[in-house]
Amino acid sequence: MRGRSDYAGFLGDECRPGGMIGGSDLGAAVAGAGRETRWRKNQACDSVVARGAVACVLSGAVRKFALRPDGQRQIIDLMIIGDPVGFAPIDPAFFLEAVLDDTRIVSFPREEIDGLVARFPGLAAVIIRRLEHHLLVQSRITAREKVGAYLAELARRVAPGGASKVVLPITRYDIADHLGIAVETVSRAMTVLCRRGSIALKTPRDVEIRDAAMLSDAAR
Amino acid sequence: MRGRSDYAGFLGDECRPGGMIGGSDLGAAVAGAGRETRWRKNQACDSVVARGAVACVLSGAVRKFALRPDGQRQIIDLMIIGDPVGFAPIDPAFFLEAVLDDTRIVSFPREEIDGLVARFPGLAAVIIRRLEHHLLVQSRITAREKVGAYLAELARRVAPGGASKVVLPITRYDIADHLGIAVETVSRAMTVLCRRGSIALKTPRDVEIRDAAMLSDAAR
DNA sequence: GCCGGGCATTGACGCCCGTCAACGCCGCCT
DNA sequence: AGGCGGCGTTGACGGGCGTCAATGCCCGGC
Repeated sequence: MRGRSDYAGFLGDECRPGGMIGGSDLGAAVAGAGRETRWRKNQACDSVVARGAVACVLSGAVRKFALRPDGQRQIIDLMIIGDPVGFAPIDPAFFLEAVLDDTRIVSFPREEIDGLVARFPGLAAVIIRRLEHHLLVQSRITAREKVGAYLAELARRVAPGGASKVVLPITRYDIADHLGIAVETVSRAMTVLCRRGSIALKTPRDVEIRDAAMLSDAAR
Repeated sequence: MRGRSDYAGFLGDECRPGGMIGGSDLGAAVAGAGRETRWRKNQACDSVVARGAVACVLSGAVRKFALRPDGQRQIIDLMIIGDPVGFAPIDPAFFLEAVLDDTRIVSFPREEIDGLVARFPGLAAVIIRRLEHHLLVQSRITAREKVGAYLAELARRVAPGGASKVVLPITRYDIADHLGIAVETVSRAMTVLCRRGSIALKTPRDVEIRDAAMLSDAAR
């Protein structure tokens, strides 16, 4: 595809040269300050952000998703340690579920938001940047690029230093719904990335990043 | 495509039962309060939100976009009257351009943000909801659905009462880059929507909504 | 007037990916 | 042990859409 604009611009680093998209620093900062709850796998946890409360994932993972009229599930955001949850009043059409067992979430009532924003001025900006980045990944690129970008982002998240080992916290199905592609396509994409040497799979969940640059540019 | 979850849920009204996504009320409220600038077609106006300033579109239209490594342009957001611009510190990899002549933007310096948020508490939430909605439209649906959803949303914006006439403020190319599809696909989609009676085209820019329900469910 | 460029539409073609199907692996349960 | 359900992978097939190409319309400029 080509839009009318054939700019010669370049966006390095997954089109996201900005700061961190979420991060464990936020989690460490707010842990213990609010009310902590624990959830089991696939358990609905919408209540944690009911009435506009703020929350933050301490462990495990949380998916925010919508349901399409045809029953398809679209994952709007997949949040892991340190990621903010539902700063904006959650749209009633969105749902929250814990992805893993022992998912811990620390939440704050609506009244403390002002204080929170004061203490963490970039909170809304972080959420917005996450969404903008996801939008960029979602649109206009092939399935292989989406998977590559997701793995690269995940690796950057869990090991900012550049460690090459990543344990996927979620299933292929969650990745598929997150990226808006079919499960089989996710599987095939990872197979291709393996064959090219961008990544290596010890088990389906243990990913080793062998060539981050090639991974980020999985277009061809 | 089908994820593993075959929920029987239903999301009416374009999967967005929540409140307005931007709106002219915001523009009316803040007009005259800040510094107003005017821009010509395709003129870069990044400076208006430099260093994290807040801004709001008063007339015309503004596109926020990123450039992919291959030179492709991805429009992150298309803002018209009343839409907030760059509440989050704009990522340096994003660009702002006026889409039309006589695009007017009212902007506020960084120092006034706290006061603004106090006066308009939902500002960040509006931006986040816009992005979430766009994400929903972007992912997992066919090109025809994207175009249908975009037209329906636009109609709702410019004439909440349900008026059927919409004058597209932007070209097919902008729509294509916004929805992440090819220009030709946009054109074909609108042709099909015409043939089905969902819309009618007096000129390429003058769209008449003939069947909003059918338009919102352009899947098949 | 004529020309050039932006915009819009339509056709032909090929590929990516969604769908359907089958199979293997692993953990859990009775 | 045997069965079952969730997860992951691979193959075959078809359709949607990106790409290339050609055409027509409208507008602004010399």
